[in-house]
Amino acid sequence: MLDLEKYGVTMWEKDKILSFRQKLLAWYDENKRDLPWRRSKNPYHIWVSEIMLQQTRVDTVIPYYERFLDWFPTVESLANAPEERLLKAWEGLGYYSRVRNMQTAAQQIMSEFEGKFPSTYEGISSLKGIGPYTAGAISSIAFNLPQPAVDGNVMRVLARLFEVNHDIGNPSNRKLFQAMMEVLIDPDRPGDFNQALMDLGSDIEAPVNPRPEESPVKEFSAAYQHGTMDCYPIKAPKKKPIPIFLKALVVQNSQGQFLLEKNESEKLLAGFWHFPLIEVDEFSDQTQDLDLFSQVAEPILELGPSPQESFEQDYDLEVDWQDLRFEEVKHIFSHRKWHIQIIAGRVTETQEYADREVLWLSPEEFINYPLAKPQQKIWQAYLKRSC
DNA sequence: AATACGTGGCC
DNA sequence: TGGCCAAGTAT
Repeated sequence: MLDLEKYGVTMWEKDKILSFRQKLLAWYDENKRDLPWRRSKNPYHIWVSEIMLQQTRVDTVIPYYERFLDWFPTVESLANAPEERLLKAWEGLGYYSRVRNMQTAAQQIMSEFEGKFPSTYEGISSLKGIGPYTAGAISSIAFNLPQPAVDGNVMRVLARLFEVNHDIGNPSNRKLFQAMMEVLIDPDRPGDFNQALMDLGSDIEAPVNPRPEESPVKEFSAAYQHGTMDCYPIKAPKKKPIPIFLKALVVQNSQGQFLLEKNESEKLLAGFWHFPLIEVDEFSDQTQDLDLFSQVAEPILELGPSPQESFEQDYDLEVDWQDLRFEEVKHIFSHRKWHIQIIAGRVTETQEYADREVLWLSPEEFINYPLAKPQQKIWQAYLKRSC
């Protein structure tokens, strides 16, 4: 067992712990939110909700949750779902490896657990995409096992209760909060205890504009008692997303279909369809002019092939590039900020062969394919200029 | 241990 | 607007 004192945390006496549990659960019984997944004890439902809720707001999740269970009502249906359908179910939610990992886990359940959701912490933890938080949440909520579920809410609430002087953003400090929860958790109602702390942390003890005087456990809170609520939790600022500059090629053929390409990378937006993208060092009005009028301009410097030229080579196409300017599309990921310039054109000649997975799609067909946000923004910006 | 991985809402 | 934040996990 981790020594809390070494982290400067003094745990409460047994009586205070019992009294805290009572106070918190009484508050939860009166104030818990009525959420779709709280009406079910089906571990599959709990699992879906917990994965969706990772780094994602409740209001965002609710419609996705309902539709997901409609499309994939059982573990088996999820295990057998085609990739396009899987990504379409998650389109717009973000962190798409979540749903890929879920399918892998569903296949694990079919092959290693005879199609029945594992009912032990060990078994649950063995599933792809389930880390310590989610394993604790499913164990406690669906199986009534006394396992802590330490998420950002719980760490924030605990940091204020005990004036924890450790960065909650540092993953290595999670074990401290885990150890505290192992002592605090109510073994009779572990699922409710975990959820009560999360509910408290997401509203009354929110990271911004908290209302600490409304907390049912303010008498237990060292930070509240000492007037140091503003100091907790400790959290280092995040790094700024790195700017990336891209040209998006929006190219249509004589039948009004547009060229889309599948992202075969296993990293950012894996498996999604997108307009062909070419990364450039940066934008400048000068390079933009050279791009648009490369036929007539006489560049002073020897530049490499233009994005248009590279594109025509890579995709075996000949394109009549249009002299149109579009609004720059911006999209911020957690770690990158994309700046996208749109270049439009019409193909004059196409080859059968292309060394990529590409598709010519009419706009009406777009909805049948998973398209992430940046591509939707590109399409909107393209339409705006074309109208 | 530090970084990659989405998106939308709020101020 | 830019920065912060949200029921984390994999590598």
